[in-house]
Amino acid sequence: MNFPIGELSKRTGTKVPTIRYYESIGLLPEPLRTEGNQRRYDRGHLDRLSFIRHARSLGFEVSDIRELLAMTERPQDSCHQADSIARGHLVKVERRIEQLETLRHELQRMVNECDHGRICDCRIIEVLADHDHCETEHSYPAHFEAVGSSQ
Amino acid sequence: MNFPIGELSKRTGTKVPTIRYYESIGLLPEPLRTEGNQRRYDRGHLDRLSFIRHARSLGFEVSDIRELLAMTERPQDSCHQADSIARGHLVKVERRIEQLETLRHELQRMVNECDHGRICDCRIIEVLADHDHCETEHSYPAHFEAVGSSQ
DNA sequence: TTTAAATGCTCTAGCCGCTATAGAGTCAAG
DNA sequence: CTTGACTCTATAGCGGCTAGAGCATTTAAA
Repeated sequence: MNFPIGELSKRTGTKVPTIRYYESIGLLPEPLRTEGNQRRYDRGHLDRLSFIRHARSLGFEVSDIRELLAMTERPQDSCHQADSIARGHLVKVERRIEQLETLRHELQRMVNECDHGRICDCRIIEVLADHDHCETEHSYPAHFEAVGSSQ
Repeated sequence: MNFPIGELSKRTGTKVPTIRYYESIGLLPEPLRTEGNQRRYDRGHLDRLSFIRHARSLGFEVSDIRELLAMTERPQDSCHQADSIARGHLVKVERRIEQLETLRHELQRMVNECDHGRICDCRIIEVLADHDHCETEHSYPAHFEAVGSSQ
């Protein structure tokens, strides 16, 4: 019930530098230290880090997680806000999927049309050189971050 | 047929700092300069930048684009390599879609099960706190970068 | 021809969410 | 007491841009 960072790392599947990083950005509270200045964690840290990692693996951004964690500290409040964070994230994931479906479609077309000849006849190069060869827009969307990736 | 960076920016929908960035990483060749040290581009730059932007908008990484551009300089070579870059990218996009479908599924479940009551009863918070509430793994995949996002 | 606006220049730092290294110190088992 | 596994801080790097400061140049109107 009082373990070092390597142990917390193993139990949560989180790399040691990542744990220290979470502490540095205030996501994980500062643990107690030994006389020799080493961190010692308890159950609370383990639970909190599990929460963080799970939320990250579902693609939530750190800012969302920060809010979600703050909510767990006011358990009598309405969960309205948690709901809206989750819904907002779901919408982002759905939009991302749609965008990637479009990309897949264009890529499949490119790859299928390639005759495996020479570069100068290659459909892939040709399509890349001229957007008019595409069926869909897929182009330069406003900032669209990496929804749902992790580690 | 000899235009400044702002013009190239407008014609390709690329921000000025991005153009300079591409030059700095050797993706776009250094253009001629005026006596006052300003860049002046020509058709070749325009075509090359269009190619880059189009490939980026399809989610190709800069390293892929670098190779694809190098190929266009050896037009008699086999397009085998271009094909394999495109196929490899397609596979990444497909894997990414699958992963996001899994996330979507879990997020939908979370959101649907929320009764809009209090935090302490909230299904969203509960699920985040305990991975066992999930149907699927979706967890901590090895590095999975932002396939196909742009700007 | 002067002047002012628009555009350009370089350099540096920041974004996100980590990850990796260097060079030191600490801890627990034998 | 030694060994070896672990931990510490601090700093820099990843990708692919983006933003800003503080100047210089270009262009068009007055």
